[in-house]
This record gives sequence, C-alpha cells and structure tokens, in this order.
Amino acid sequence: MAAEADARDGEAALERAEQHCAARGAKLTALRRQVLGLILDSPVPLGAYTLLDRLKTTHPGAAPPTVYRALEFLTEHRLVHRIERLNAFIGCRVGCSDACADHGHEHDHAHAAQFLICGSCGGVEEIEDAGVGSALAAASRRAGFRPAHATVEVEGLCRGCAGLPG
Amino acid sequence: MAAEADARDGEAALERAEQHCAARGAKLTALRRQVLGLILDSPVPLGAYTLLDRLKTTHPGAAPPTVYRALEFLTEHRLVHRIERLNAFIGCRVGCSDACADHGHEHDHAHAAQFLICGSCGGVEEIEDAGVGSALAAASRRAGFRPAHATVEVEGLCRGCAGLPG
DNA sequence: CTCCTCGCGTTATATTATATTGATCATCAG
DNA sequence: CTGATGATCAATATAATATAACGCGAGGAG
Ligand SMILES: [Zn+2]
Ligand SMILES: [Zn+2]
Ligand SMILES: [Zn+2]
Ligand SMILES: [Zn+2]
Repeated sequence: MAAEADARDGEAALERAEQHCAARGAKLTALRRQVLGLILDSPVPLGAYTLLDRLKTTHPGAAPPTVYRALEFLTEHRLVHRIERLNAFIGCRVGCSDACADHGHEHDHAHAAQFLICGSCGGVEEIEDAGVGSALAAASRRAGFRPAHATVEVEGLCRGCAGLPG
Repeated sequence: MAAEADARDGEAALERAEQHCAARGAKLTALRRQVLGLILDSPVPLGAYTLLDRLKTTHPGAAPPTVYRALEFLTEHRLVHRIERLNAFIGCRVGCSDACADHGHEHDHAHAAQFLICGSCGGVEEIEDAGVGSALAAASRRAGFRPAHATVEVEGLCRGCAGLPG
C-alpha cells in the first residue's frame, strides 16, 4: 500500500495540525478537526460526498456546505490537498504542518508538492522534489510566465503495484 | 493575450488534425471536427457546457453526451487537452498533431505537456519542456514510482498580464 | 442480405460544487 | 454585564459538471 493510514500517524498529524493552527491564530474547530481526521484515516483520497457520508454517521445534519466549508479551511491552511484529477482530498504529511511545527514560524512558503497517484491501488504519495520545482520555474521563466502555484499530479504505479503487475 | 486564436491558425490546426486522424484510421466526423473547431477558435479554454451552447447554435438537438463523446475522442487522439484545474478544454498546438503530421508516423509518444494558466486573462499556453519531464521522471524513480502520465498545470501571470499588473 | 460495429440522438440520472438565508457562538469594547 | 461585531454553522435550494442506458440508422465484412 502506497499511502499510509495507520492511527498513530493520523493522531500525530492531528496534533501537528492543532499546533500549526494555534501558531497562526486559525481556529481548528471540532468539525474541521473531525473532517481532517476522516481524511487522515483514509489510505486513499476521499471525495467531498464520501467524506460527507462518513461525517453524517457521527454528525447527523451534515450537508454539502458543511464539508465544503471545512475543506476550504483545511486546504487554505495546507492541512489537506486537493487532487485535481480525482476531485478528492488527501491529508498533508510532508508540508508546513510538519516543517513549521518543527521550527515554529509561520511563513507562507509555497509548499510546492507533487503527487504520485497509483492507478492500481488508488494510493497517493506526496513528495516535494526540488528538481521538479526548479525545472518548472525555469520553464515558466523561459516562456515569459510568472508562476504562482503549480499543480503536479503523476499517474502510474506505486512500488508495490508495479512489483505485482495486475 | 497569451493564447492565440486567429482563424488562420485554427484552420491550419484543423487541416493537421484531419491528416493526423487519417493516418491513424481515426474518424474525424463532422461533429467532432466542429467541436474541435469551436475549441480552436477560442482564446481561452472552454467548458463542456459552454461548448454545448455554442454547438447548439448550429446543431440543435445537441445534448451533454454529444459534446462529451466528441471530447473523449479528441482528447484520446491528443487533439485537445483537458485542463483539470478549470474543467475545461484547450486545443493542442504543439503536440502530435504537429509533429506526427510532419514526419508521418503514428507512435504514441507520451506528449508530456505542461500548461501555463494566466490567472488574469485566462489564457493557457501549452509548452513541452524536456527539463520538467526529466525532473518528473527522476523524482518518480526516486520514490519507487513508475510514471505513466503527468498533469502539470502552472497558475500565474502571462507575459502580457505580468507587465500590466492589475 | 445479414450481422456487426460505430456514431449519434434522446432521456434520465449521477456527481461535484455553490448560493442564500438566518441561527448560533465567541469575543470584546464600553 | 450588555450590546455590537464577526465568524461558524445549519438548512434548503440550486448550479455546474459528467455519465448511464437505450435505441436507431449508416456502412462495412462475410
Ligand atoms: Zn503537503
Ligand atoms: Zn499501488
Ligand atoms: Zn498538446
Ligand atoms: Zn494573461
């Protein structure tokens, strides 16, 4: 399995998220924390309505705006990432919520991540490759383009699934 | 304006598309050609329903499946590209439909393109940067991932809009 | 001709996302 | 404490994007 989803990891990520939000003055409410927990618990990205269904089990009365508002907050604060190709969301395990908790400041660095989507098991791995980032910056500059943010999503086979073809 | 949409260019691209399809035994029907023409005529990516509205003016009775089926054909044959962040479609001006018409074979090379999306004018420029491609391949390999296809969409400001901020 | 495939029309439905309105709650100046 | 303020959230409705399902008719293979 490409994406890890064990409870220990999820709990640790939730703790980091709380610290991260506290340091920024952002309010990680119970609802937002619960949505983040649901996302972190999943080994694969979750769509908004899947998330809504799961939310409903402990939160009757949840409706689309409920989950979309939570997702807006979480993506703004880089605690989750939207995978455009899948219209789905994955918890961040590499970005600010780690790094900033470590050294305790709140710069808004670009956090230019890339996502490796396995077409077989559905797992998504987040990486942050400097070579890709600089190549994109160089290519943009050559084209006279001033980049602000990049979406990079690679489809293919993860290590496990490539080893077991089929 | 970043994306060119003059009629001459569109006509030439249509001609190349016909040759490209003929060489592959793919049928560029009147309907598909018309949809491709609509896309090529636009300086900005078009959504499926915008396309549907325009199609209806000359093709009453067109419905969502009409345009989605045409788009499926056109994207499969790399004559148009889907921009994931925009749920919209842009005509290809750099890929197989050019190159393959030139040297007349029908290999299915990856045609790994990148798209530069201007947040101001909405124009999208397609580039095919070898550095980005190799950086992505290297990063994937390092992660034990076997890449098949990459979605690379950069948001920012095109040359014209960066010069005229606001 | 008969069978078969493919493109397309047509209707209905599924999936994803947002608009709107008002209730609720925390916070804080006065 | 009290009232003003702004953010969060509930609840309902609607918009925007995409696909499923069924049938018909043209055109080629046998
Ligand atoms: Zn991240
Ligand atoms: Zn896999
Ligand atoms: Zn192209
Ligand atoms: Zn521009």
